[in-house]
Amino acid sequence: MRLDAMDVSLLTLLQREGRLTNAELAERAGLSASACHRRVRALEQAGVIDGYVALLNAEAVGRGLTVLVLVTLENQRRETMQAFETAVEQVEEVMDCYLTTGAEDYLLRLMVRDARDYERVHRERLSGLPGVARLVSNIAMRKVFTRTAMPLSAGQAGSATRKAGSGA
Amino acid sequence: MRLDAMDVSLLTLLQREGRLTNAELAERAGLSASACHRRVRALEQAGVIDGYVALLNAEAVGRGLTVLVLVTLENQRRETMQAFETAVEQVEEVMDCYLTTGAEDYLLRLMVRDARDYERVHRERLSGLPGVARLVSNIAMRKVFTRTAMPLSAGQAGSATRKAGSGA
DNA sequence: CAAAAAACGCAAGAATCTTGCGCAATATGC
DNA sequence: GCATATTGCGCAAGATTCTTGCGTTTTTTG
Repeated sequence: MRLDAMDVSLLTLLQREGRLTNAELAERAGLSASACHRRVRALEQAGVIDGYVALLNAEAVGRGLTVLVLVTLENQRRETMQAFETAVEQVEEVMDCYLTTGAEDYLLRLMVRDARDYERVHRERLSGLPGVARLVSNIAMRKVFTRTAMPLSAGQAGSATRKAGSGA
Repeated sequence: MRLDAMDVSLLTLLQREGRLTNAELAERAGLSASACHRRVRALEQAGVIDGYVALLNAEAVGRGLTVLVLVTLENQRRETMQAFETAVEQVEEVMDCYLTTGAEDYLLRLMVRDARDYERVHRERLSGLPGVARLVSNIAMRKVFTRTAMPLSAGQAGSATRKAGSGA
């Protein structure tokens, strides 16, 4: 889907405030409510907007500590990797998992309560994951910043053409 | 703020579908619309809910490639770190920045179009950041999974007691 | 165990969404 | 270069949803 300047405005606003009312969104973007509504629906149906979520305060829900874990597998056979990936997704403290280039195989981002909680997760969950040869844990001493909003520019297109509609 | 089982239900639902109507949310949680509405507002005002955002399809907006960069500074003087942190936040391709334990100082997560685009960002943006001694780039060959929703359990409390109300 | 506090559901007025319609702007074909 | 098709726009009104006052029920507290 090709995005014009108005789409970029709408997406930029919704990336910051996903619960703007359609009327408010329209006004800020300088568009009528009906046109705005139709554009947003089109962006949702084209899969440009993947969904809407509430972001919680990590401290407030007892997950104030982020830990970044580098994982090295015993080998890189397809079955080994598949088994690891399936198992790691079951660990609810793991927020993201990337297969990476470099010396290690995977990078995980975990959110836990505190160091003591991480010790528990490491012992009860991570160390038992299949195929793991080595785990290197890097504690995030401080979150310098985190974003969910991607900066956009008009004219750029991708390959998404599905008809999804998850969190609308 | 102390969360009971109903709060956990509401937060769990809103973490997945942040744009549920109040009526729908209430029904799924087994609560009247008015009580539901009041609880959500309280969670927002207590800062448990930080805000609501639209999540975009990274491919569709031309940011299909994630790169994880380990940064080592020349030294760890306060001014060096401060200068780096201020500058790195200006680089719009950088989504997260953590100050970490371990051999390196910072971990960055970038979202870019492709390898060619990353080469440009590396050359024009990252290599010029103040205080940087070494950059180790790990390309995410594949996103195994990513989540924004944290699993919750009742009774847990944190330290958030502010009266924020950003993206509501 | 009684009083106080907190939370609930109902219901109605206010706000918002959603769509049909006619018009304007842009794209297409000759 | 111009006629025509296509796309997108704004208006307006019926349908939906939000939001809050109120009386009742449940939970907490002394």
